[in-house]
Amino acid sequence: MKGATIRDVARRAHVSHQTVSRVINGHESVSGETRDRVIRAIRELEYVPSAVARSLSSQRTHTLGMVTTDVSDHFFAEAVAGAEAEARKRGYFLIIGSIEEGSEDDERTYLRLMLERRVEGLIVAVPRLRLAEDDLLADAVARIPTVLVASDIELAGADHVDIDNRRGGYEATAYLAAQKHRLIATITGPLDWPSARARLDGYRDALREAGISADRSMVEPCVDWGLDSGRRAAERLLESSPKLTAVFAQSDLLALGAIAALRARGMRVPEDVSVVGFDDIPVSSVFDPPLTTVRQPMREVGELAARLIGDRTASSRKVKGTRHVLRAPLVIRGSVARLDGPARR
Amino acid sequence: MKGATIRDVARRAHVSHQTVSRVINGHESVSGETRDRVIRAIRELEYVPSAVARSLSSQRTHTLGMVTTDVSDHFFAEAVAGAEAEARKRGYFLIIGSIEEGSEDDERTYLRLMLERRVEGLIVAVPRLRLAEDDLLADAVARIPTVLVASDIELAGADHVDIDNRRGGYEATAYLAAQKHRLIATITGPLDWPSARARLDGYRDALREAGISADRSMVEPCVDWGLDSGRRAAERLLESSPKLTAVFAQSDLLALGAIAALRARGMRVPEDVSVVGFDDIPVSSVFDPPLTTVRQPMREVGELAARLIGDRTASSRKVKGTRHVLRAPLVIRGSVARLDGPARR
DNA sequence: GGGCCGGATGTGACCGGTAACATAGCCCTA
DNA sequence: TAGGGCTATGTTACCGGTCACATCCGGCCC
Repeated sequence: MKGATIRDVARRAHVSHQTVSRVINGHESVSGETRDRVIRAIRELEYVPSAVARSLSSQRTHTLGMVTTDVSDHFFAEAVAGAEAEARKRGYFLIIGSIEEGSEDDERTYLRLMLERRVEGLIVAVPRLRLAEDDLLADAVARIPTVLVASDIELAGADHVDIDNRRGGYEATAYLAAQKHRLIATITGPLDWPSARARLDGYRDALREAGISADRSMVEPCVDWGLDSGRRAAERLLESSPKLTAVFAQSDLLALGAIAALRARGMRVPEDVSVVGFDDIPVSSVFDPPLTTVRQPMREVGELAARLIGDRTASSRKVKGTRHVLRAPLVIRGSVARLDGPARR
Repeated sequence: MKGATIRDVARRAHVSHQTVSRVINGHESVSGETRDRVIRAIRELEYVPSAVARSLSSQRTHTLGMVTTDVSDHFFAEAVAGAEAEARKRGYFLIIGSIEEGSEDDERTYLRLMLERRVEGLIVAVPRLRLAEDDLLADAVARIPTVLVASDIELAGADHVDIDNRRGGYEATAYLAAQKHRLIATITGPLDWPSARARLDGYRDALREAGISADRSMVEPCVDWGLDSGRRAAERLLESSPKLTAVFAQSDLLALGAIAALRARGMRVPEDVSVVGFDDIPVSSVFDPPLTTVRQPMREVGELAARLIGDRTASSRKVKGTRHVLRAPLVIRGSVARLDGPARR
């Protein structure tokens, strides 16, 4: 029972293994009586066909590989969930490689292992990709459909999926400017993340458009996207620019951390300082005040990535790589106040 | 270049395929000169060994399967991350099957597909498992090491990993009682989740111990674990028990939703009503007030599950199933006030 | 100098499926 | 009644590795 093979079943049902194969795959022309006998034998032997053998023989694995930054990050988890759902809808399994911060050669290892496993498509969602000019990634692209998520690497032949960070950053900042804010600071994520740089660009775009001169001291970069970083960044900002009236934080956690720091200094949000975040994590809507933020559709990013791969495998190869950018819309809630007239706290 | 096989490499290096295999696997006794030639051939042909063929031949897949409730749920994502990290440390890949709410026969499908893929271990993290008495799961257990996460199904031969929900619920409630609260309500998750029932049991344990009679109207079950449910549950509770002074919510999101509802009614937290949550999601610590909650070590749950499987495959089979329960410690922050004397709002 | 030993390498079977082709029996038609 | 075309089924090779075993060869020992 443990290792029944197709030939064991065949023997038991007094047919050839090929007939068993036909029954399993619902193929044409097997007489009803034979089919019944085979099915009974399968059940009696508790036969489970081997996808491994099938893959070897058919040269199809029905597997997609996804390499991501740590999945415990909510947004990458969303992307994985989206990719998994879409993959399954198309009959694929997803194997994941989640990269811990700090380890050296992980992307290479994973990429290699996935190629060995003959994945039929590859989703690489590692913002701080270190293998830009690496031959391994180019090699992967040459072999199988590959989608780069949230990466600014230009790789001929690969598809790219990202959200429109620059526009998101622009809209957040422009909204603050439209509420008459002039002293608008920003707390950024780590600037080696392309998304952080793009959001910063959007912030600058909006300032320029509003005729506000960009002040270096109003930009406070962080080493990660977390709460504590937001808190500390806000403290530094208050130190250097005590008169600021608005903050655009590049993640909701940064924003919430900043709000905590502001409150610790006795400032009210949004009455004294307005805050806009980025992400729209679930708690943002019930926070007090409800956080105005830019929504990242990460699940859709994952879905789209998987869909692109599916389409590629289905159709002809060798399509040129395409770039897909998803809107990240501003969600207006209650953490921004209108600054009317020359009001000051 | 696309599909170079071990024999192609052998031909190019003027050796037998077996010698190539030896080089790849770092086996004994290959002369330095031969090894170099083989390695050069591998590089020239861009040969990537096929894990599929290797698996078929060696009867090892180095793959673990994990079936979970939707990974976009933060806590399951944590568990996946933990399992993945631990699996990789032991040289395994993780393939995941994330079940969408609502679909009918998904667990069965996934289980079956994973068996077909000859996973060497199975982690099932589906609280509302519908295939309790199902032969398929029993079948899986008979074939490969299986770990059930957060499930109350008793399955001979399978290992179980869970957090101590009952004790967590007890500690949360006992803490409220120790702060002199007597009218302690609870907002529960869906009661078809074993964890929800266990937390409720813990709540009742604590009430009994404190000599507080359990009042049915103080228990408000929800259909999910989300914010809105918490909000609505709190509204219902205030309707039926306007004098309550404390609420134990079975998830942080439920707690935050409840706090939002309380505030909407003009009540302060913790001055008028104390609230304890469960989970310790990242924002809980910066919430205003910082949420007192019970921390769920889900990442460790995932790690432990993977470790148990690794140990099983390494050692002998047929060990009896073990049950591992991880402590969920109470994290005291600022959302609970001491009720001294006959204070009333 | 014959025999033994161990390192280096090759040969062929096998893992468990699928695919292409072969074959056998049957009905139908010219 | 031979030949064509089906249907139902079997035969054999093949996918790309690993494994067990065979072989070859040089050195060493008695």
